[in-house]
Amino acid sequence: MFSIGDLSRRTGVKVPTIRYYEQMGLISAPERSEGNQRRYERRDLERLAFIRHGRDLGLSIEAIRDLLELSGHPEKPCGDADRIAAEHLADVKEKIAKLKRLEQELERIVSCDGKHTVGDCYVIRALADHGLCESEH
Amino acid sequence: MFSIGDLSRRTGVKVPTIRYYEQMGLISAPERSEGNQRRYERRDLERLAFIRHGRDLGLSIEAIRDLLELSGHPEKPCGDADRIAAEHLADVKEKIAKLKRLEQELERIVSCDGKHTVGDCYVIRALADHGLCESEH
DNA sequence: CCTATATCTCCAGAGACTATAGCTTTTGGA
DNA sequence: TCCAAAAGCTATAGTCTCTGGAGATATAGG
Repeated sequence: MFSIGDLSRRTGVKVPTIRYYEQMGLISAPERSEGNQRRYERRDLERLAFIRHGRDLGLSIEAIRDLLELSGHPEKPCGDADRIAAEHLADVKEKIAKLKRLEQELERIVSCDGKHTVGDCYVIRALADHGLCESEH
Repeated sequence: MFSIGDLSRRTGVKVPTIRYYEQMGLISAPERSEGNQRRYERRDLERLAFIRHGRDLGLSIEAIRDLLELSGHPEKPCGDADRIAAEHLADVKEKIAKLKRLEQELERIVSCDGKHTVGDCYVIRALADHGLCESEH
């Protein structure tokens, strides 16, 4: 049995966020102690870790809800999981593409040697001048 | 002189968002026409493009505010601008790494033959099990 | 000059939290 | 065993970064 604080420490999800997820129906209301405090079990911990992972990866609460729903029915064929996954895959690919473009720009920007001034700083110029970008955004 | 709509079209920032930035003090309140409509100049356009870039690159409003402040003092050394960009770069690299792992997992699922069930589905397992992750998150 | 489009202000909502206030419960040490 | 500190409770409000709608006014093109 974990308190909400234990759960928080073990998953890295803040206490109010855990309560928020409960309210949103992402995790079910756990048992309570005599004194009305939440008492979680191992599977709650796993579920929350799952959610945390998804969020870290930028999945929306809704996407995670879908995946959780699927994971709750391990006997079903995974066609639905496939569909949901396919939908998210497109998203993820797009995100990666954007981030890579960004990475390139930042790499170029960061390569400055610190010896010059803001006046000729590439960060500032790169942000100010669309013409310096290699890609569309 | 540009109207707010011109500015929006030229920078790709939506009209309400421009007004929001004004409210937040990221851009200063422009002159108004006889009829109280905002009238912008070239330098407003440049500043907004700068902001747009920063946001596209995932910088927080605060980071952008810092960079704008820096860009207003071109005589200063650019170490701070570099630092802001470098910090952000580390973030971006990490996100890319995570998303690539997710992409692989999703690819695997999508390419599945429909013959297995959610029970042995890798997306679900990957999200559920921290042990399958290559990195800390 | 008239109409369609653009703009204005103000306000509400979305999404995902985060914080505060004012309690009650648990826990660890003397 | 007792008690203070830490942790938890509910309820509500606020944050951040926009986004959208209503209803009124301004501007531009034919």
